[in-house]
Amino acid sequence: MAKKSSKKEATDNSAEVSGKRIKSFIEKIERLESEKAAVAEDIKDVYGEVKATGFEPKIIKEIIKIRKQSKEKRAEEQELLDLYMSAIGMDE
Amino acid sequence: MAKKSSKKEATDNSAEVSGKRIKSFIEKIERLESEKAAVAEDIKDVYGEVKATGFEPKIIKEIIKIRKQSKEKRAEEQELLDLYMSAIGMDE
Amino acid sequence: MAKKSSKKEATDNSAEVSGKRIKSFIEKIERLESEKAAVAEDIKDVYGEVKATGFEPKIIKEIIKIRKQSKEKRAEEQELLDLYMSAIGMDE
Amino acid sequence: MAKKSSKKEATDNSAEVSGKRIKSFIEKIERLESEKAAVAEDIKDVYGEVKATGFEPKIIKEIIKIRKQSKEKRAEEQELLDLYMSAIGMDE
DNA sequence: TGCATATTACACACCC
DNA sequence: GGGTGTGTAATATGCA
Repeated sequence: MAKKSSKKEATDNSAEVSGKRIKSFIEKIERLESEKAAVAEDIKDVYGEVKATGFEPKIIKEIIKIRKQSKEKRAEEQELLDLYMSAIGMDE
Repeated sequence: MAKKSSKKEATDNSAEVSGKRIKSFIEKIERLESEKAAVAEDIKDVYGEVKATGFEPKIIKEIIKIRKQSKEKRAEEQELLDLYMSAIGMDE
Repeated sequence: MAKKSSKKEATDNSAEVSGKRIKSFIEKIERLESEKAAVAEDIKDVYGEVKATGFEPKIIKEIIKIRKQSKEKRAEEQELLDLYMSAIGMDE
Repeated sequence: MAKKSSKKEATDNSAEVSGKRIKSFIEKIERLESEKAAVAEDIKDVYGEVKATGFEPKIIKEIIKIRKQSKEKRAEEQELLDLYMSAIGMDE
């Protein structure tokens, strides 16, 4: 079969294009997910070092949690302030 | 059929008993879940009032969030302290 | 300072009143939210009992889900029925 | 007080060293966690693109899940195969 | 192996 | 009414 009908060809092409885009998205996400997994692995390793050095990972984890909360709390307070400002028309 | 074999009867009974317990658990949970839904509804209603009174629900929500965070942060700090105390053997 | 300007006083009052209403709303919502949390806790406890009794919480959960769907389905069908009835003037 | 007792000094130093190490661990972990969060963000963005292109993120997600499972399955099978091979002395 | 926690998926509510 | 964001439920993982 040397030549497909133009209609058929068009369909094939768009399907093929869609397929390629999907494939590309999937591969991109998979790449990112393996990056993420690698970083998670690194974190685990550091906790391993922590333990090996004689510190309690639990405590380190707790400290990190609190530090994170502090940051989040500050961010929330800023957001509240922004809301107030915008509520009284002072946001621009 | 006036009499079942004792073995069969025993099986029936235990199945029946299990069934009743399961049913009882299910009904209890369903009751609690409708309570929960009712409370959630009440909360929504209050936000409705808030809006009707001319306040911004968003801001109220944000304030509540911050207050909650403060409480949680304090709890976390206490936990960290407990961890420290236990780490140096002063937890009893 | 024996006397405030009436304008100033009015402003203070309305701000104060607003503040009180907001505070009241916030406390009401917080009360409801802790009720909700308490009920959620109760539900968790029941699932704990379920497990302790030797049943699988996952299955109980599934059953409850299905029952809920059935109930919703029946309610929808009833609603549809009511609509039909009213459409042919048989709703009173 | 011109001079600390040597014992006290030693304690100070080790505490200081410990403190530095802990701080270093904490900062390292925090750095890694923000990297992780950044990658997670990137993934979310790609799903945003997927949606914007007209594909269903849910389906893409499903495909990725299946591919992951397949990969894991293949890895397991390979591992099993290696085990067999080694059991019959064909692993070198 | 059971529990606690962290992550992920889902559903509902709000806004445009 | 559709898209977005938030909050909640389910799941997976790591630890004791």
